[in-house]
Amino acid sequence: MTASGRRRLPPAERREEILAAATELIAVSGFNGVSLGAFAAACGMTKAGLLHHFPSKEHVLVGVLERRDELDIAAVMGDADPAPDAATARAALTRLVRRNLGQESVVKLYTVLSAEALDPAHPAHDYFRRRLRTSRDRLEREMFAWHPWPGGAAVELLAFLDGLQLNWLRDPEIDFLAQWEAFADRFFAEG
Amino acid sequence: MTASGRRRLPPAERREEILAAATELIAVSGFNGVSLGAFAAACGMTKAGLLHHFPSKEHVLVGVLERRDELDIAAVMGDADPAPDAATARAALTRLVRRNLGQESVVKLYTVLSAEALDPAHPAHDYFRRRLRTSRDRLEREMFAWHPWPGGAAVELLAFLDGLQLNWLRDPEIDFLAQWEAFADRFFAEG
DNA sequence: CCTAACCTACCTACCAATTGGTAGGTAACG
DNA sequence: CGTTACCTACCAATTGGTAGGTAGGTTAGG
Repeated sequence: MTASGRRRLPPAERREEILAAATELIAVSGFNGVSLGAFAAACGMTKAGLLHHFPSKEHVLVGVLERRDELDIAAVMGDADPAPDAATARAALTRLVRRNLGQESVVKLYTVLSAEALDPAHPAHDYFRRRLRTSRDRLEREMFAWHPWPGGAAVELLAFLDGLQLNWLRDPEIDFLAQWEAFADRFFAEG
Repeated sequence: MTASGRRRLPPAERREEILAAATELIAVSGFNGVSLGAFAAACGMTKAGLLHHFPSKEHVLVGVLERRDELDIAAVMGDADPAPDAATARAALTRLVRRNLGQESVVKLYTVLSAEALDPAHPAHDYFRRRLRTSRDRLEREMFAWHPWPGGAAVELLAFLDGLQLNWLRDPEIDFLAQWEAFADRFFAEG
């Protein structure tokens, strides 16, 4: 019987499997709350086997973040033209909200991890500082030029979305889309 | 020389000192991110000394949460009458916001910990589920009766405040009060 | 007052479990 | 048959927690 239970995969495939598993686990328990062994076990392998693909636990985290960097707000704005008016901005952001609704585990990952990474000693601290600042800047310049106070609008929008995501994770019965529309009705009202 | 460096305190005083230190530390690094030894060191004592006052690390967490339970939203609403109209509600919530601004470390504690506690395995998970649900219910009943959709309003308000706090911790340059007023101008607009 | 008894806040020393990570061997595939 | 994906076995460091002794403060007996 050659059934040694040992699964050998091409590196790219294995890396992807590991990153997917790590994403789920970190999304639930945070980076500090989960161990290297747990990442490995979720892929049916050992710590040592996993460390053959990623030299350290921290490298797994980096991999997870890089892998989903395109799920950025910037990704939704993409190469689209700057939004010249409220209606266009609302449409673009509603697309973002809808898209996020279909990516629960990644949204959860970012929510949990960005809170944990408030600690300056956290390995993802700098990553989130950079990333969130540039998101805000792009939002301000390219999405809220029509707004009387673009900087404030960008902060308010990100705050509301972050907070709603957090509360939605606490209580999945919250109707995310309905809450968004109610907020947007006032936020994008001109005049 | 009697300078043994050993400080002996009455239990109530020591407990308070420990809880204050633990509050700061958890607020920075989360509960998983900090060790019993760190709590103790912050009070100039040893793990074992600390465990004389709290039987386990988890009991310290419970102590921290109980100690600040009155910083609840409910505390601000307090025994005040239900808010019958938008203006009254806005005034009450503005008081809450101002009060929180002066309690940074405790606000930070709740923000960091409530995110970490999304994990069902976290020792504070149930605490936060209970607490946030009752906050929302009270808000809905006693603060937003005037609103066309009280339940949605409660969710939206808590989401915005949570998110703004999170973003304010990431970037202290955010003008919390100004952001609040901008949000409130629309949120409490009647008609 | 003074000292001896005693309570208890606190410490040193230790423990088992878990952590992230290494060294070197084994087995699957081209 | 060689490359390399993966494993077994180990390591030092850190974790939460325990056992038992030490020292500071209080109080009773003289």
